[in-house]
Amino acid sequence: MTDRTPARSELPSEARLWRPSSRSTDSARGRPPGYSRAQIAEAAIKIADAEGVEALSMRKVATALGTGAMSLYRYVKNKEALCQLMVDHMVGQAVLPERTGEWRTDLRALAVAQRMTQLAHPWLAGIAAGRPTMGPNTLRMLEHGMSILDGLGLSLAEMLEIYSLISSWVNGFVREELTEEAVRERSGLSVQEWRQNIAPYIENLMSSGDYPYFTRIVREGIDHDFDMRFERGLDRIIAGIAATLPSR
Amino acid sequence: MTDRTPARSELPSEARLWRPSSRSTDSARGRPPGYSRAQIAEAAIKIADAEGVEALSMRKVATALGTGAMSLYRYVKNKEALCQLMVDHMVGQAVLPERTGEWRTDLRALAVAQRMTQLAHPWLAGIAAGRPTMGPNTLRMLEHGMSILDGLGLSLAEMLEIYSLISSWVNGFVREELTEEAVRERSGLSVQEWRQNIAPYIENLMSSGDYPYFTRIVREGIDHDFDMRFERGLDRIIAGIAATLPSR
DNA sequence: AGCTTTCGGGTACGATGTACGCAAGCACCG
DNA sequence: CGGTGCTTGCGTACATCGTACCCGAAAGCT
Repeated sequence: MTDRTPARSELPSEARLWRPSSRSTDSARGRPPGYSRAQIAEAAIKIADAEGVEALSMRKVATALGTGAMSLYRYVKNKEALCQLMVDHMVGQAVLPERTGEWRTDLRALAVAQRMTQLAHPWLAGIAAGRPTMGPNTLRMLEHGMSILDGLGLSLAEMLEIYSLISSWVNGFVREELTEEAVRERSGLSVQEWRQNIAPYIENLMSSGDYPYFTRIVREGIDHDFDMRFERGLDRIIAGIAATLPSR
Repeated sequence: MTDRTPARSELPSEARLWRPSSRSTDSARGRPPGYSRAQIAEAAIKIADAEGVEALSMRKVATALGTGAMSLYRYVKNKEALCQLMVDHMVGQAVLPERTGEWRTDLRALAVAQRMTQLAHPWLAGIAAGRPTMGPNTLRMLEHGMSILDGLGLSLAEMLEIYSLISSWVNGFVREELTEEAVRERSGLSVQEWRQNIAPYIENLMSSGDYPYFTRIVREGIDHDFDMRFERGLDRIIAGIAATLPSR
């Protein structure tokens, strides 16, 4: 009859989500969990890789693990939290490139690594948008980036600014890249067929005379070589960073 | 009994979607449509603005128009197409800044305008991702950007590269910005409460010793002034473009 | 052994996107 | 003017989704 306060004060979701164990308390009492959050994240990732994010559902993840849908809710608060788990798990897989000590080289390598991860798992970018995911692995990435920029005479705030300048651009770039790729896959057609399909529409636009640059782009057959565009974009951004660096 | 081919060959979805009229054929026969695609787009946009994208549903848009859910499918193939419509309608609203003739100024203005549009309609970025949306208004934006870069001694391909460099960065930047904002709204707490809420988790990370830069960032109280970061990022990117410009 | 605490997962509900089909409205041909 | 054939309007129906609720099973602790 004593009015005991609850055994543990409620932890905010952030803290709960990233606890090393999935157990809801620290005590070892009660039935032990049958799965780990890493297992769950992996199962979800496998599904997203194979069938796309839009096919990812709690039920599918559960049956992939050989359990019922509702069991997952012992490990994550909701689907949103599952997604955060997936993101951080992914970021954790990323192999951080070795540092050479030359900041340009190292920034390049970091950007390339970030792009590669996102290309290998096209759903990543879409899922990471809209959620902050301050998981341990995401932070590890930040630490790596910051350490590259250390010693260039920048303030901490400036270092952070530059790190996020690069990250933002990589994210934006890859998004464009994936979009281009997605539209072709979604249509289920080959590139050839797809081109053929929209040809009349393009013709129509061009002959309207309202889009002279677009017309030239199409006519001169400028195609999107994303690899090259990425390198050249990186060139420009790094040049910009160098230009605004305090003189040494 | 004659094996007539269908009156009109099936148009690819792109061409159908952007036809000026919503009618499914050019003929004036049959019952005239009761709505316009612009009307539908506006209704959908109003809902997304008021309740967020996740609350956007075909049924809601329909009842906002005073009609049944399935009627919408006479105007758009599916929800995906409705979203494309919304995006292009939005882009069409954007007021393109006047050109001054100084490319740096004009590029800046374009970037600022793009950011403002996305901030005013937070759902825009999320919806535009994953779909190419080559609507008339999107192309108008492209034309504007290209015209700014014309006459700097760049090839068409280079101009396009630079245009998309800026766009990509703006997209990436705004995404980060909106994410930060969204997490606070979603939690339903004030900034103060939210900070308090994750404090123990942050403490925990910092005391682990694994994240020295993160720790300094928190301790020095570096906050994200997005307006300033945007300006400074723009500085760096434009500096980078200038640095790789052919000497004049 | 019994008590306490935790996990497992079935059932059920409300919401969503949309396939299907039929009724209603309008233009044109006879 | 009345039919004919096209078009749009939209109710019904279904599969699928996230997840609230609940209770039985399983595992320490005393």
